[in-house]
Amino acid sequence: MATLGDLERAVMDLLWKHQEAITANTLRDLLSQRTSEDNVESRPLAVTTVLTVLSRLEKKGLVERERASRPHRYRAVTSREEHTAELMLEVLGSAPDREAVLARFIGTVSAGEAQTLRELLGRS
Amino acid sequence: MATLGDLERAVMDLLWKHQEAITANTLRDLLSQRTSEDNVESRPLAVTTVLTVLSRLEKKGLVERERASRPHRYRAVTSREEHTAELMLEVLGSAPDREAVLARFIGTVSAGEAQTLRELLGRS
DNA sequence: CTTAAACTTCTACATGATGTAGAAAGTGTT
DNA sequence: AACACTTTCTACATCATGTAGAAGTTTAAG
Repeated sequence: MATLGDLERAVMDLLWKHQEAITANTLRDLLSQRTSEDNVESRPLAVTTVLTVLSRLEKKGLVERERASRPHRYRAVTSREEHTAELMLEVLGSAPDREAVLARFIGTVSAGEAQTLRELLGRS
Repeated sequence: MATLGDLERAVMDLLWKHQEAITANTLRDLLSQRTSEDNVESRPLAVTTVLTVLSRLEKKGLVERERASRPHRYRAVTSREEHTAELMLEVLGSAPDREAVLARFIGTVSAGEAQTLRELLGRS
């Protein structure tokens, strides 16, 4: 229940970037500009496509919409950091070897991040 | 490229549990016993099914096989902890807000684990 | 209030991943 | 050579996702 497709991901990234709730049309426009170096010019998405994706994201609990405003406005339910942290937790899982996994994990973060983590954890 | 299906997952769990490389047949037998409370009795998987899954896992780089021994023997390429830690890294991503994500993440682990983390990180 | 424009929901299809396994091909053994 | 066992090919069902037209609903004019 965790992984998002490319388009879903792109939509979430945009929603996370906007604190305000935005409409499907706005999203479609923003998505059009997102033509990375690789992508060689492709006609913009249909609004219905964006709407479909938004519905699916809503069903997944990642997005909520303001049905009140006429063109519905959508916003991310949780912040990007929150969502990512949750995902990490989900991956970490409830196995009995959580600490072993954490040990490996810690070994991979950069020195700077390790320092940040120390500060976050406070002195023992 | 991260998520595994249920069967793939079950196979990996078994391979991770066995330090020694094992055959597809052995795996099929082990998988048969894994009839959780919910699962109401279902005929065991065909060996070819297990082999197919193993091939896919091999292609994904999670499994390697000893082609030497006649019934090929399979083993996990990395340990479970290593794999999970890698997945967590992948989820954490290379975004600029890594630290923010880590902060959230740290906030969720248990006190005991936080202590473990402090020890792993060493004194500042 | 009647319509057309705008918006939302339904329905649909293509593609790729995964579960599942029979058919076909390969290999080692008497 | 013929058989038993193993591996590889081929195949299909299902589900998630990308994509969007068709149909239904709501709003804004006129």
